[in-house]
Amino acid sequence: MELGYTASPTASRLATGRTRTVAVIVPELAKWFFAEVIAAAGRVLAEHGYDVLLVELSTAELRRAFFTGPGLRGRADGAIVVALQLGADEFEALEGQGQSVVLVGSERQGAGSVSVDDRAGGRAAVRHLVNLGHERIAFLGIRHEPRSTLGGVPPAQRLLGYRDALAEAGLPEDPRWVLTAENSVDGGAGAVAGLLAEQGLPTAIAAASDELAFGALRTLRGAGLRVPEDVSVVGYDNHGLAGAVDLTTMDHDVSGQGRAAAHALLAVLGAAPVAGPRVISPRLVVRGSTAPPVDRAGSTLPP
Amino acid sequence: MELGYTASPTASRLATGRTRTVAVIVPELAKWFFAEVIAAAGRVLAEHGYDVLLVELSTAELRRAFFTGPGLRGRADGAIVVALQLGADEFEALEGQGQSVVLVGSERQGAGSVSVDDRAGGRAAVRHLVNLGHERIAFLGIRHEPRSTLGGVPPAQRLLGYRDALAEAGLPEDPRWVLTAENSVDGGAGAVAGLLAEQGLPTAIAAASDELAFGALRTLRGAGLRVPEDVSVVGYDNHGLAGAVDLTTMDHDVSGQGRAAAHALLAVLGAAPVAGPRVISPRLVVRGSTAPPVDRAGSTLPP
DNA sequence: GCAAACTTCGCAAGCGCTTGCGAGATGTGC
DNA sequence: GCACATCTCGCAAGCGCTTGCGAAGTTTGC
Repeated sequence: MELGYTASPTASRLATGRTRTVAVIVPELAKWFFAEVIAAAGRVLAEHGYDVLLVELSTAELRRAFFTGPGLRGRADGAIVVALQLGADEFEALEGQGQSVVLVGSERQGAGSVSVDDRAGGRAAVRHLVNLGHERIAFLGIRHEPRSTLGGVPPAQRLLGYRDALAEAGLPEDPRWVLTAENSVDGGAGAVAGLLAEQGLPTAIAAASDELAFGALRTLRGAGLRVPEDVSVVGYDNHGLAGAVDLTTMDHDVSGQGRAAAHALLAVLGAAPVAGPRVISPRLVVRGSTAPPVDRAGSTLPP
Repeated sequence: MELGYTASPTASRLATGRTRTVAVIVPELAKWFFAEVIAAAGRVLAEHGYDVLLVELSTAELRRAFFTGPGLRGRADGAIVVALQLGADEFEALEGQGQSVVLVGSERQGAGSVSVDDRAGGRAAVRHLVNLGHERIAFLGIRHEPRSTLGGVPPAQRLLGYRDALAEAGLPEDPRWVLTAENSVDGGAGAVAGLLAEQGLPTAIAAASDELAFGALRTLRGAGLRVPEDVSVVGYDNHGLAGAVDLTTMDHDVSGQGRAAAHALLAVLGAAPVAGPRVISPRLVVRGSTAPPVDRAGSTLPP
């Protein structure tokens, strides 16, 4: 006999107090990075019989309401928090809602986490440019909008890496060549446009994200400049479309981050001890947007 | 007195039989289109107090298991099905699981739906090329992989639109210029590479998706061809990064589709009658990847 | 072969809500 | 002022599971 019987999840939840659901909390769903993390985490969770509940905290109001209100209470057993830099009160609120939490892109004592060594990543990206012989290298960083819910510290790490690489190479840092922009194509395009107009041209640009780099490429090409002949550009993320525009970039195994976070949370939910923070080392992916600098006369400078 | 009291959702679900949750079912989460639809629908649903449960049916096995097993029974009140072309059995299975369903990208008698007039869209894209004076226009369509869960009919509509536009302009259709590829950057790149190698060059390419178009651009530029001077390219989707590569494309209001689907489902859940299918008319977005053809001698042909 | 220990099984209580029903309270009409 | 209709409110039943407890059945040891 075949028994097509299935227990009612709701009744089971009531009786056990466990929902077999985990929430994935992101500041913004429709961005490549978040979609990728969610997809990767979701697959692992689904394999283990967990439902995934999507929570997008895209505005400050939503964020406040989420942490001060009932939030996840009774809806999920645990949460994967991606990219949000939680305040201590927020973190405690989440635990107060009965959630086990795992962080992606931030760390906190006593919580599982997976993050990236962005300082090393930034340094590797810039070192790649230095190794190619570049000496005038601009940095295009991420500026958080006031309304943003990211509250992001980590991109600052990439800037530190930039400085590390410069110092390492004995290159001076020119503050006018450290730009910031909203993390979007338009942000990157605008910042580089400003650079072209005012600061003269570096031979290379290190962007703190691929989206910024895409914008940089657009502006450079729109101005008739060739990449990499006139300007090299290196991004950060290894975005799904980085290959499409032949962008050299730093890969930080985004889906691996999602999978690792899911496994960490499953472990905690399975009453395993909290594993230490897991940190991922980014890896340089060389494509066609970087090359040795060419001086005005057209000759290649020595590395 | 402030009452921080909140009812237990689980108990409430058990008692009422309603979960205040809706599932969003997609074949693949980490693609721009799906992420965008989910985000837009999710916002509307969240505003109305619904939780969103993510279901990714990325393989044929998952798909079968989902529809033959318990699926959503007891987990959600309704489902938004994006892009999957459901068989009658699958649709009924979903209803048998107690779900109200709304379709995105397909239609079915008795169900709410939002879809796109892809034939008109395809025709508009190609007509744009025709109007610019192109006469040798290739079509780059989507081929579904055997393992795909899309089972997609709709992209075929875009091909019909291509034929419409050609016929309308009195242009012959050359079957060698109708290509298909997996819907990805690499797919598009590969197909166009084949085109360059074998069929000679059309003056324009109409792609059935922006991802395919991105691939086409990569191959063309990699081969030293200029876009739009040597070849015009028009995409389809108005992908978030289409602007970054200056791609002319068809916009079909992707987030609008998500919002409309959410509203339709909310209406049904609120016991409103099923609204008729909603169909969206795509809109041409002209950017820099299309221009009049230039003949070998460099002069512009008359339109 | 019988007492003690162990195993299996079924049953009832309870998880925290919703909801319908009846008791009590309030209001109306002649 | 009394009978009747109306309203409000509190209480208990029940949603469909899980789980612990006790009864029944089974095994072991001397």
